[in-house]
Amino acid sequence: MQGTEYGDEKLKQNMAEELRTRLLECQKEGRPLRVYCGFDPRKADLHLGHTVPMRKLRQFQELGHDVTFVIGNYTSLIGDPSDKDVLRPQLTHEEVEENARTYAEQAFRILDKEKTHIRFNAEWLAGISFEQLIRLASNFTMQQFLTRENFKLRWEKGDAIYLHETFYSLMQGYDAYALKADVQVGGTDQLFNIMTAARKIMEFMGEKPNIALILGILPGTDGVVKMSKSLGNHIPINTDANDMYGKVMSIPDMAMAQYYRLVTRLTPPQIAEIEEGIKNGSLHPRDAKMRLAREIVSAFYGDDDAINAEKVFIETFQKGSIPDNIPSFKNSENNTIIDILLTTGLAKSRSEARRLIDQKGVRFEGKVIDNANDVLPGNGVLQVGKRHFLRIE
RNA sequence: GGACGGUUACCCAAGUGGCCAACGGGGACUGACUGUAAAUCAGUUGGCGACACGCCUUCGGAGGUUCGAAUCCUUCACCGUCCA
Repeated sequence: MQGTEYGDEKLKQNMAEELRTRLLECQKEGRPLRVYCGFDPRKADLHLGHTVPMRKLRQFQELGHDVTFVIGNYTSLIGDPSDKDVLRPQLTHEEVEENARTYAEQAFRILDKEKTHIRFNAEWLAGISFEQLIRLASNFTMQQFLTRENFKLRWEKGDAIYLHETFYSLMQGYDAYALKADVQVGGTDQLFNIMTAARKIMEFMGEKPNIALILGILPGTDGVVKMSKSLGNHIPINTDANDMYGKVMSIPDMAMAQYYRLVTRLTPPQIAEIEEGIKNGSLHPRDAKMRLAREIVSAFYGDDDAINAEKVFIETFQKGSIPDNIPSFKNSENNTIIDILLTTGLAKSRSEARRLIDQKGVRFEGKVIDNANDVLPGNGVLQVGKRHFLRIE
């Protein structure tokens, strides 16, 4: 139950107890636990936040349990309203299929491909009749939905709450039933979907309700709000080692604890040791974060790349030298600095380029440029802000 | 079907005839400080610019009134709330 977060001690105890019992039952039946987690391919890219439940699944795999990775190609048509206080746009089948394509592939950076079942929930949801829907829906009251925080908020604001948004929970609940799941993994935003919807539907359909394994939510690079691509605070999985390392370093210190718990392989005692070190001053928070970054990068790219990413980071940012791989630009004589910034995309407009120069944000060979209409004296490295470099040739 | 209300820059949101390229907040960007931190502080955030309180394009779409409109009128589109 490490890394779990139920927001209610009693619930956590109940779930832990139920899990123990279920494990024993399974042992008697001579089968592993059926564990699953669903992912909605509403965006094409997975990010670190998605890997939190995946890691949990991986742990189950390593213990010999039966893991299913559900791609919510049908649920994605609605979009989970759980973590949003506004309506999510509906996607088309085509958009969802397109996103789903790369999903599994990215997931296998965490999960063991050989031991993972991949299922698409359209498989069982697409064929549900209206009659079945009526039966499922009759297990729930409007009040149950309206007292959920996110709907309640919208209700009070006088914002629209569409009927179809309530279907999402039913659909997810039906997933659990279709898979005859013993355990369902999800973030705290899934508490309602798992605890209320899935368990109720499973019981209604004559199955044993699945056990909710609720995990903490990984904050984004701002350290506060849930990681999400649409908020721009995400760390994508599909990025290179250097970028990933840098992005982890940019999280605020206060978020380190969550990151250590949710996205590293360190054990609780190891994490406790690090936290104690920071507290008593024997470990510099920066070094703790560097270790965190190394851990995370190595999980995706291996130790060699992680160590290399750290070197690059130290060189570039701590020592302020210029990175190795920077784009180059073939300059011609009559290009002013503004022209260069514009054509290379370092500035979106001439005005923006001027602004950057006015604000002393543009340097050539380390010297601040103060006249926008200057022509560069020769070859060298042009730097915009802290992170953008261009080799002028 | 009836009665209201809304649509403003990346997002939220003020503005109800001229001082509006448009208050404020968020985000983003630049600089200072730093641990590429975070927090904080300062600045910037439509385009073009000989950098001038100049010009051009913006306030859902189209048309109109006016010397002058985001603001008034007509019309179209979309959205919401309430009543039934």
